[in-house]
Amino acid sequence: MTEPSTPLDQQLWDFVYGYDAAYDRAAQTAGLSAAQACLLDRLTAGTSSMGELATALLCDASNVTQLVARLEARGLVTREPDAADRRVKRVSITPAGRHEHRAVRQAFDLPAEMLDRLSAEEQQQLSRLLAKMRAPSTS
Amino acid sequence: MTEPSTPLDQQLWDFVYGYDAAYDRAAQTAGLSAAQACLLDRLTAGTSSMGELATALLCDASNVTQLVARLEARGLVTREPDAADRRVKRVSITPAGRHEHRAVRQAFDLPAEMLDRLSAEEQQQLSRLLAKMRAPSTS
DNA sequence: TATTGTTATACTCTATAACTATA
DNA sequence: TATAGTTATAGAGTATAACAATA
Repeated sequence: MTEPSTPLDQQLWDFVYGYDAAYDRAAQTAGLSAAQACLLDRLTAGTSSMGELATALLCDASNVTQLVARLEARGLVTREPDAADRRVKRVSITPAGRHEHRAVRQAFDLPAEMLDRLSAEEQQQLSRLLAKMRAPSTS
Repeated sequence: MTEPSTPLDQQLWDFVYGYDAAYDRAAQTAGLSAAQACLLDRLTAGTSSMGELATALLCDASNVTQLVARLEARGLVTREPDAADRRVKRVSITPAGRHEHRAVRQAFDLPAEMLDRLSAEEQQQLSRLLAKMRAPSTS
């Protein structure tokens, strides 16, 4: 595809741009960066090792060390050696961390606002289109 | 909306996450950060003042000064005082800058890949849904 | 010897506050 | 006095390379 830029391309760009900006603002209302909020979000499903976080966040392990260190200093996460393999650190979210995470969730109202503009049928349509775009070419 | 997270919410998140990551990678192939690539993209439509760039990029003017300084040092943009109002600086993209910008465009193949999985009719559907989500509530 | 995580370092992004030049 | 942009500074995100601890 060598075409410079179709209107639909631009629509996608604008959508992502707005979504990102809204998430940044939401995180800031809780005094968090977007990266910190993402990390907390990951931990709401359960504990992770540092390496698992690095994989999930698509970044280097040394970066996770710093992110976790800052969150730990604020009491939002804990970091404890794994009993089975003491090289591994288990990172968990604290009650205070869950509180901040909830604040971000509440402040991040853009997706809800957007989806409220669609009927139930349109939401199903959108879901189908997103799934199809996401599918591997050979599906 | 106090519901924790619907599947469609998650689909939107994943879509944006993948789009962002792909853009970062595309910019990196040209040795640029995402912010630098965005700035170059803005300039392809014509020159901008520093203030216009700050507005477009949703960031502080002092940030634009640094972004432009780095791009200028690499010969990708020029910065010249406006003839009419010498407080204003006009920033322009150079041929070398256009070359790097094209490289990013080519490397950023995710949108094209995704849209190729949709029929023309589905693309129209998607365009309509995006427009509707974007519209102000009173439209 | 291989793996997990940390430390040291460096660069970029970003904002705030103080400043310069121009209007 | 008000505006456009810069400079100084500081904190955060990010990666690479070297390292320590554990397996």
